Amino acid sequence: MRLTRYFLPVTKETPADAQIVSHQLMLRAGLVRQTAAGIYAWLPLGKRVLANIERIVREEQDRAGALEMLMPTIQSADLWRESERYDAYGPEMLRIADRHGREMLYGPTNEEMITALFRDAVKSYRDLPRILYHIQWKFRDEVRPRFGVMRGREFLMKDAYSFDLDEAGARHSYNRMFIAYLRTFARMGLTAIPMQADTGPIGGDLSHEFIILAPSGESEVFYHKAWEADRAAEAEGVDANDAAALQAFVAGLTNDYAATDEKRDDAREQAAGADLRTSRGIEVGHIFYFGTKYTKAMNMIVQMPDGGQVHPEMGSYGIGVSRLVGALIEASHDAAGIVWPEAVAPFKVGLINMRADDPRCAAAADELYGKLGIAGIDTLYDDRDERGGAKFATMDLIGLPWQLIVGPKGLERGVVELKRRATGEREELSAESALARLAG
RNA sequence: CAGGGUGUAGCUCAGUGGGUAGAGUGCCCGCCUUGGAAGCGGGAGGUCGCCGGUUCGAGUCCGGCCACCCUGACCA
Repeated sequence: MRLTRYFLPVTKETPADAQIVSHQLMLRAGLVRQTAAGIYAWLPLGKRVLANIERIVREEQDRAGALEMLMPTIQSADLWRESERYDAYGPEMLRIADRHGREMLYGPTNEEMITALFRDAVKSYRDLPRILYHIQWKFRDEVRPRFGVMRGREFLMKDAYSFDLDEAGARHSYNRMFIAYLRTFARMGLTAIPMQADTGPIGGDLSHEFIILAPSGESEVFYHKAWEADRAAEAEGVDANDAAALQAFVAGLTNDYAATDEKRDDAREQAAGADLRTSRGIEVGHIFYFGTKYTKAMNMIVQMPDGGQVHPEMGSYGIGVSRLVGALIEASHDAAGIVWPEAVAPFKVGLINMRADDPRCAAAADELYGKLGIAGIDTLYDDRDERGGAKFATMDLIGLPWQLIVGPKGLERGVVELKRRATGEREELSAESALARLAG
């Protein structure tokens, strides 16, 4: 993409409304614009990041055997009356009326809808287990939106719902998602730690919040140093279809202490001893098992082989997709701007033509741009007639992993410069070598 | 929701005792420059959040409303 044809409104100054660094950088780097309190428009660069996160989430959900679907944003109040949550939910639910005066709402979550859909279509044990998911916009009318997209009112979320015949099956589904979450966040370059969370009225150990470590995180977290390793890699040898093996693996992992501020455990912290670590964290995912809460309330029954009938056991599994954009920036930025992990970066390479008015320089940059395109490398080409300093500053701000710099000085010697955004390392090499490096 | 704060140019902000509005930056044109956003000259751009009141006259004073932000409670 040529920058002269792109829509990238960057600003040098920090917008007054933004307090935390991710929010400031998202506005400055032209990722989003706020349109109302807690509601954001995603500009082209931000949309690309969102799409990359979605893609990783989708691939890992599919790999875990979950089935993608898409449920609406607008739901009817009657559906929520079935579970008796319509009155229970409170003012966080955005309630609206259609032209006929029918009561509708902008969905804050989809348990009722998925339960109704699955209930109406499934009557036999043969159709279970299943895990269904979708990636959809939600709305929760937060009293006080803040932190940019990290705590907006409208947000993009992946939510999955599992249906099983019994609790053992539900635990297996839970464990599948547990592993999928480790993989998902690891692929984004994040250290995400599952921490025991409140399970509500059901109790047990089947609820975890996935917290990513970020110095500017919203809450304080405590964990065993074992969590600093790549646990998703440890899961590679585990057969997710083998319920016992999977359970043993998850049990082994969760044996390593990890807790949020509210759930600290003195005894376990003392046991961890010198291996105890503390950090700040941001919640990016939450998985939990809630049994038959909805299947009973909404009367979902399946026939069992022995003629009996059961209410399926459910779990639900959320990932805050739009929140992750902010969380990733909190976890990865420096004084100059964003530092995108390569897997989610909006473009892999920022190509800089140092001298737009120098025909040789422009021709060399144009040629490189063409070759990058043929090689299938996502490139943002700064072909503006600006000074080098302005181009460097823009590239550093938007945080593309690589900067490829074409300037008259280097061309004299037949080299271009490749700079790694994360470390600032620079290297001079031939255009061909640079291409080969970036293609790898 | 309670408490507090702020609304003036795209952005960051000034605006004295009431007299119809400014800076920096950004943007446009020209020149000059060219390896880290900072050269020179010229120019465009504002119903001073909205409604009402006081006044000869309101960005400024008074009343009401709206929006946004901060702290807390709450939360993917």
